[in-house]
Formats: sequence, structure tokens, C-alpha cells
Amino acid sequence: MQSRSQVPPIMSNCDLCVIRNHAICAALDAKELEALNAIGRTRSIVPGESLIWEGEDSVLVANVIEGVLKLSTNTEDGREQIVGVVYPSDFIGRPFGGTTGHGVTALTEAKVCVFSRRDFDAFAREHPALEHKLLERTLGELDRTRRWMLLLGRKSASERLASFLLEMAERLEGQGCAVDFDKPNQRRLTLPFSRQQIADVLGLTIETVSRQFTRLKQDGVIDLPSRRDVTILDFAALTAEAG
Amino acid sequence: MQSRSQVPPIMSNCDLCVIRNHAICAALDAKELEALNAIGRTRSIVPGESLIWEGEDSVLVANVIEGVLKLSTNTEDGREQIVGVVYPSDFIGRPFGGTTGHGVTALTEAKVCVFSRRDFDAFAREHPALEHKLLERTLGELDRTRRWMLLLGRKSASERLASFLLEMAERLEGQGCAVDFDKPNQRRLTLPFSRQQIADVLGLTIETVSRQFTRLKQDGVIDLPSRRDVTILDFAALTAEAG
DNA sequence: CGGCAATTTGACTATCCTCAACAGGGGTGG
DNA sequence: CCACCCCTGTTGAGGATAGTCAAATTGCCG
Repeated sequence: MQSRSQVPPIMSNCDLCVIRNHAICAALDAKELEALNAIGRTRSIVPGESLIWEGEDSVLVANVIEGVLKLSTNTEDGREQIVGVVYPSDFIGRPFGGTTGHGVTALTEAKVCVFSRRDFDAFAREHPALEHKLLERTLGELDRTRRWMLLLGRKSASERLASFLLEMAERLEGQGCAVDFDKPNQRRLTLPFSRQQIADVLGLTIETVSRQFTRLKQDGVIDLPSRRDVTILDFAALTAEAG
Repeated sequence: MQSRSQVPPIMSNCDLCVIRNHAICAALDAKELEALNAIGRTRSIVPGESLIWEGEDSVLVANVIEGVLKLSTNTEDGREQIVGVVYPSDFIGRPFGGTTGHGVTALTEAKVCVFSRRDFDAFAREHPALEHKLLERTLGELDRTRRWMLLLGRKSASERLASFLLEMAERLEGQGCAVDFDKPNQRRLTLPFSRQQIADVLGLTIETVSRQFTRLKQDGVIDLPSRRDVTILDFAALTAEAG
């Protein structure tokens, strides 16, 4: 099912990097990129492994090369809320001081390009084009986050799950997402989330999420080939459900 | 020493601006500031008046000089969620393209320094120090927004109101907020929100907000001298309630 | 003093949560 | 290779929290 892309033996060269032209690095020319590369290193993460912990001083930042990671916060008594999800070419971490307000944990196998925050800060301040890219990315992330607040504050469980599936379909475009050419209006997604994690994204319980899944399936809006897979059968209906 | 005769008497001069050293303008020297001033103008807004509408192309950006404004989105069927609140020296609007995902509406009498987005974009790209300030501000806003997601996704009504009041106490520090020297552990706030607006911030209904207010009052945690005023009597209890 | 809008209060309901039992399926060891 | 087990997810019953609808009250402003 999965196409196994050939990974170069060592990823020290940004020219070979698949996100070279999509991440903030796109702001840099070859020479600058070399300098950035000198202060960074790639790192692999397994599902469930954390890169950054909530509340710690911001010590590192990173670019996502491969995989999906969650940003999450917890209340003192253990309730969790996922406050963001990052995909390849997204930026992770809190540059320019302060503490990280949320943990960063891999949902899938992931590969990231990490930098010491201090090094990155210094580099960024010398390269306005990089800071500009970072600003654009941050503004976009803020937009997305605010849209999510409407979901958390005002939408019902069914609207939340429908919205979630639509966003997944959009975000996974060209990745785990497959279009079946026989049925062009359908789309099959492999979710990088467990049911519990979906609940933590949507501000619901796992049981409520599960019930909404089965309801959507019974209504013929989606199909559930396996635990992690969803086939969207009726996009229009799903969009209507999203509120 | 210097002849002041050439300085225009009108308020076109940023030197007189109260937020001069707090807003992103702080990144600029006198000459740059003059250039920025040339493309901006101040504008007064009355409560309820909108500066930006949800979904429109981003045509203007602004700095808040005075007052409080809300950022809000609505579902198609009219439910509202306030996704942000801005105070003096905060930045408003969506630079660098795209559409505004949320409306911007004054909660109090307000004064803002507005710029055409195109002019501002061009100016910003020529002044990396300004973009850096804007980046820091945007990162901070993203942190704050994500913290709010935990509240919307995982907290109960009483926890939400308690968290809200604590954030208000912090944000209104030195403004409408007064410390009574007889009772140093108390603090009186004049909220810039109606009950409905508080409900729209917290993702609750006006009735639920009202009930939580009266409960906190009955428990002796707060007092409600008038509709818009809150006196926090027991900070520790309120913090405990905030979860 | 009256009118009006905002807020509070009350009664009832719905949605979602909690607790609990059950099912399924993927991996492991016999 | 198959049986078993454990983890994840599903289903069910009952309860609690917050929402809805309606009425009463407050306080602000002319």
C-alpha cells in the first residue's frame, strides 16, 4: 500500500530534503542553507515519543520532514486537549524565548530537522527572509487555530467529527490519502489518530466519538474499512453535517 | 534646543502616541516611524462598530491605541465564538494576503492606528525589525489562543468562568482595574464584556454564565457591585476553581 | 416615573459523560 | 498454524451538566 520512498543514507544535505521548497527553508539560498544545515540535525521519532514537553523552557525548534505530530496540553487532573497537529514542512517549537505551552509528540513514525533554539534564534535574526516565512507560517497557524476554537466552543459532537474528517481529507491530500478512480466522489483516508486522540482533538470522550462514527456509517456518509481507515462516501452530506 | 515650530500640531506624530514603545512600532527609529506614520491614520470606533468583517479580503491592519476589541467567528446558523480579545498595543488584522477568518468589533470606545494592508505589507518587508516584532507578537498570540483551546475543549462551566476572571484580572492590570489598598487581596475589575459576550468567549450560553456568576457570589469568591463590575474577594478560591 | 434592554431565575430537556460490559483483531507463543 | 490474549474500540444504561424556553427582575436612561 505505502510507497516506500528511498531515503538517502545520511540527510546532511538539504538539497536532498523533500521539504526543501515547502518549509521555511525555502527562503534561503544554497549558501545560507548550508549554514542552517550546520546548526541542525535530523532525528527520527517513533509514535508516542515526545520531542518537547509542556511547560519546559523552549530549548529546541524543528521542521517536520516526515510524519505527523500532535501539540497537546493537559489540565492538572489529566484531561488532555490536542491544540494542534503538524505535518511535513510545518515548523515546531517556540522561537524567541519563553516556555513551551504544549508538548509535542509523534503520532506516526516521524523525521524532524531539529535546531537548538538559541542557535536558530540567532540565525533567524540574521536572515529576515527566513523570519518572514516563519511569520507567514505562524499567521496561518493562528488562523487555523482560531477556526478550531469555533468548533470547540460552539459545535455539537456530530458537527465536530464531520469537520474533523473534512479537515483530515484536506490535510492528508497527496499523502496517506487515496482517490479511487472508479468512484471519484469518494476518498479513503488513513487517520494518524487513535479514537482517543480524535476525542482529544475534538474536546469529546472516546465513546462519543465512537458513537458518531457508527452513526455516520449507518447513515451511509462514510465507511470504516478498518480502525484507522475512513472512506468518505458522501462529501456533500459530510459537509452539511459539519455545520 | 530644537525648533519645535516645524512639528505639525495634529496628532500625526507618533512621538505622542501612548503605545509608541509597546506596539510593534517600538522596532523603528524616528525616521522609520515617520515613514510608517505617513501611510497610517488614526481612527475612532464606538462600541459595537466593526473594523473588519469575517471572510472579507484582508484590506486593512491596525494597532490598537485605546480600548478593547473582540475577534469573532460565526457558524452559518448564527452561533458566535469570540476567538480573541485585543488590548492597547496589540496588532489587528491579517498581513500578507488571504482573507480574514474573523471579524473585529469594538467592545468599548476605541482608537486604532490603521494601515492599508498592501501599504503595510510593503513597509514591513522593508523593515525586518518590524517584522520581527510582529512575529514575536503573533507567536505570543498563538500561545494564548492554544491555552484557550484547553478551556473550550476540556473545562467545565465553573472552571471556564473562573479562568476567564483570572485572565481578565491579569489583562486589565493597570487599566480599568483598581486595587483597594485597604484590602490588598481583593481586586475590582470593570469588564469590557456583556454577559452574552462572556458566553461567546467561553463557549457557553448566557444563562449558564449568569448562574456561575451568582454561584461564585454566593460562595463569597467574588462580589458583583454592578453588571459590568466584579470584585475578586478570594483569589485562592478562584484559582482553585479554574482547574 | 415609565420603558426598555440586559440579566437573573426557574422548570424542563437534550446532549454528552460516566461507568460497565462486550467485541474484534492483530500479534505472540505454543 | 492456530489459539489465546490484550489492547482498542464499540455498545448500552443511567446520570449530570449545560442548553432551551419562558417568566420575573434589575437597573439604566430618557
